[in-house]
Amino acid sequence: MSSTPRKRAERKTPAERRAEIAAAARSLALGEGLAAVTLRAVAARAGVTPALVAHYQPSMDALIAETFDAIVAVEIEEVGALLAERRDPSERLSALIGTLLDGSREDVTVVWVEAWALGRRNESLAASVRHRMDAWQSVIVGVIDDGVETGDFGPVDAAAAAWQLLGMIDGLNAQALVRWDGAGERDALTTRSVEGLLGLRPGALAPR
Amino acid sequence: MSSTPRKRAERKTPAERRAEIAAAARSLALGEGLAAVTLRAVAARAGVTPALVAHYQPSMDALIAETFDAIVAVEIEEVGALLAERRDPSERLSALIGTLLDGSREDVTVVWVEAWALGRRNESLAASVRHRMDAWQSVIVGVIDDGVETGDFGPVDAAAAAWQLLGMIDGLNAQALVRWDGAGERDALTTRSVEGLLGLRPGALAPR
DNA sequence: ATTCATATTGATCTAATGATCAATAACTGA
DNA sequence: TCAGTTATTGATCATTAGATCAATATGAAT
Repeated sequence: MSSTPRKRAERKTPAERRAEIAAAARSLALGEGLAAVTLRAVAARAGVTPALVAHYQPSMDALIAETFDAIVAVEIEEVGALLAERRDPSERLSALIGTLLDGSREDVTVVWVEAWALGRRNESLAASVRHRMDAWQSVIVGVIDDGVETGDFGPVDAAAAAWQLLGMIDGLNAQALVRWDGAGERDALTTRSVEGLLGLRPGALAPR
Repeated sequence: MSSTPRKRAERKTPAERRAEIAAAARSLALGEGLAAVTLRAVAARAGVTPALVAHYQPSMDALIAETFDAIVAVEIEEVGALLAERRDPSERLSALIGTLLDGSREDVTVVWVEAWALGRRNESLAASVRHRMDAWQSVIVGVIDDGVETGDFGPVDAAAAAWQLLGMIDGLNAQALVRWDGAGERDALTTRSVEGLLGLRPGALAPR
């Protein structure tokens, strides 16, 4: 271990520095997992002293919660944008399933799984997790409700169905984290399952 | 904190002591989570010295992996016994879904979630997780294959469908850990989803 | 009884963690 | 130019973690 000799960090606006520290924490979480977001690791990545990181945060628990929150906020925003491009309910639902299961967000999945675990010992994080799960569920409710109104989907309880779909997707992604093998037909099989869930005839959710 | 004055622990057979330590670790994991399985915590619960725990284990990583393994082995065994009582494929599948989603194994679910997270930093644990996921999948394959042969289920790829069902259930249970609210109709909705997954007509999986 | 193997322990080490605080230095406004 | 505010730091604590090892004591074998 050789520690690079450190110059005194340039003095910056609190807002700027705050943002840099937050960015360092996010980058660490996405690269190494939430458990790697420690006082010293964040400080090193941000190029400042541990004491400075502490100066900007009431506690590490809070920084970890904030980091989770920010990462998931971006995730939701991205998928939301994707959905906004489409009108047809079935297409939107297919797009949702497809993008969430395509494996391109493994780093975020790790963050989710670690948040579920760490949330049991970090109340701030647990609150953020609940909050962002609700946010995700709302997005899905929007898609399902839409289809129910147009009659494309059966007359299901959108709220309950959304929780169901969210749970299914989360589980499949967590599974893929550990056993990428068994994850071959996840998209197609999830589509079939959702057809059952929403009372659609087999094949109704066009895989396009 | 007052530490109870400790007598020297009775000298026991290695096998006996090993078993006691393993039991202490299991009890801790089920009660407080895998992260609570530390050298000192296990020693305290087993009524021995940390050094003795270390004496019986090459490393804590190994003990944690072993603990996870044992807990899940019991889980699989219990559900396996439940399945052995039934013959009809649909009934077996319903029983499987029902028992795994009834919330009576929240302690084991916590262990699973923590194992997914900790497995990223504990290779022994990761191996156990993969191993036990495979075991679970095998159990489910058994149920599905059965139904496919009798013609009760459609001609699906049992292996892939089993992974799918396992992922769905795991996700729903993890979700219930954090948001018990949204978990109202999980059994019924999962049943509908599985009907879609296996190419059954709605209602084919009798909820009895 | 004596010997011997080893279960069990106390003491201790090292490496992380989060946190605190007085001291320093850079910017800002007068 | 000077004073005041505060961003930034080095040093240091208190905890907690896993791990090691010489010393002790207990049971079994001779």
